[in-house]
Amino acid sequence: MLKEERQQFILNEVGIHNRILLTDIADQLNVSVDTIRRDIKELHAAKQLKKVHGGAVSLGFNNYNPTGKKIYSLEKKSRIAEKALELIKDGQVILLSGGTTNLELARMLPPKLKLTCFTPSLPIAVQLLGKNNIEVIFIGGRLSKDSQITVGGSAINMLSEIKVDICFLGTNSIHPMEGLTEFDWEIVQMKKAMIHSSRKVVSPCISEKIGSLQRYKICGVEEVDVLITELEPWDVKLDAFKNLNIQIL
Amino acid sequence: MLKEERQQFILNEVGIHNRILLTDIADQLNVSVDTIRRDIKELHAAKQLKKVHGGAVSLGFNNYNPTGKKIYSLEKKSRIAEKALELIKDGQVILLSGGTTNLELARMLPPKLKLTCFTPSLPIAVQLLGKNNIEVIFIGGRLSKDSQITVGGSAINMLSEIKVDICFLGTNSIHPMEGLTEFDWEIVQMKKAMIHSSRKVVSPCISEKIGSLQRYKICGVEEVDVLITELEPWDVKLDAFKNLNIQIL
DNA sequence: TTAAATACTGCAAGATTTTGCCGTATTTTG
DNA sequence: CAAAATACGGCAAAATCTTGCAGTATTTAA
Repeated sequence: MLKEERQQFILNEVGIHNRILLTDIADQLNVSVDTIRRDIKELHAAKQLKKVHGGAVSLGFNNYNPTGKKIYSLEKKSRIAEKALELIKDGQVILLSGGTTNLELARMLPPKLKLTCFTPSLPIAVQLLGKNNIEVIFIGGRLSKDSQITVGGSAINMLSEIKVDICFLGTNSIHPMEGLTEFDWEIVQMKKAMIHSSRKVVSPCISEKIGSLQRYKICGVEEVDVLITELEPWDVKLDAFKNLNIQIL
Repeated sequence: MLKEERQQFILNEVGIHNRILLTDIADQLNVSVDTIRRDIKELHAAKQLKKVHGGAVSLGFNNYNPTGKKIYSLEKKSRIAEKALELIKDGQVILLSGGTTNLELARMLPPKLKLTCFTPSLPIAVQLLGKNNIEVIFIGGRLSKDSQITVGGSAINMLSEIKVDICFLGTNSIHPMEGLTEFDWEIVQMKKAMIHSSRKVVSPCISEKIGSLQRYKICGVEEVDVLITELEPWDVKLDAFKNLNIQIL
């Protein structure tokens, strides 16, 4: 592997994750840590990233979600986000709902990808603001303190005026019979509106949430075009969905 | 976890909550309190926060900005924001434009003050989200990368539908004859709309910007009801404004 | 084409940093 | 004032960094 390639890879990883561990990279590329260390040293000198003890971080941008809430099941969500990335093509217009899985997706969007991205989520907007090739359009409205997305008539109104290629709908509960359900009524309204504004609905959902039920119904399973989970395709939990949609690992 | 990440996390927490407890952070990050103590010590030495018994607090002025841009003249802006606070009464509906002075104002809003607050600024929205008694309504639209506020037709449209008690209009240039001017055309449009949506227009403005001129005109001085600056009332720079408005130290 | 020069990579030894823990001061609180 | 919480300094283990060196690959030049 050429040095150039390696360094490109490193920059890419930093772009996606905002931080890397020396050992991780060395492991992934099957070279010694010394080599990576030297690469990082060079990239640091070239001001492409910031070298820190144990690895490197991206320049000038914050590594954390702005509101500092803890994210659970980050590994799984990261895997799901990775899969979700494959659905996005250059130049598309997408809609990201709230939720930490989508935040992870936002973080992982490659720096070179050109997109127009609608979102009602404050943390996601902050994250996307750091990506120069992404045009961010924020859905205005009243900010809900705990979900950190905008809700209410104004937001729904704004949603009614758009039509996007793909909507990534962070999902709290999905059930083979009952469809998507949600705890918060205002968010239900938002998600309904998002579905109406999208040609394709993708539902990233960690396994814990599959099969669960909550108070209010958003829509039936038939409205969802793609379900993304971290489970293997043959997992029993997915059987009930097999006659309906596309599923991905 | 990298030291860098940890420290970023700490700064984030301080930026949002204005204060942190040593034990809280240690708990959240699963490291010993000693480690956090050392981090805080370093950050204190780097003047990123103020170390206190049991934790840390943010410095007198705000340096939380998600994109890591530098803020100049913080002292002055802090003083101006303090003055601006006096104009706000419990239960009012206010509109905060972008800019670091307004960000500072947002940070200084007392936690018990009940307000409804409109803003097109992403950093301000993040800051306000941490205050439980403030209802935040975000003006949606396309996010401008460098100013970090929403702009464009959609945002202006949303502004046209509201009427607030006070608008705090972050000001780039104010001139006794030419009025308020701005460099960016899109922001001009936004500010015009904000003025129309407000019963009272307040212009917080550091002395460097008084008397300066930029490319596009927003409005005449007569549209501004209050000018807030850090200068003493008898300063020569203010003479030209004396027959027009209220001025505060 | 061949030989020399140069660049790249992995390894190892010693230096440095990071981190948790412990005992002892210091501060806070009732 | 006394108990509890917090701060501080030193210590040791683990991780990471630095540096020099040697073997291999790549480029340059004759």
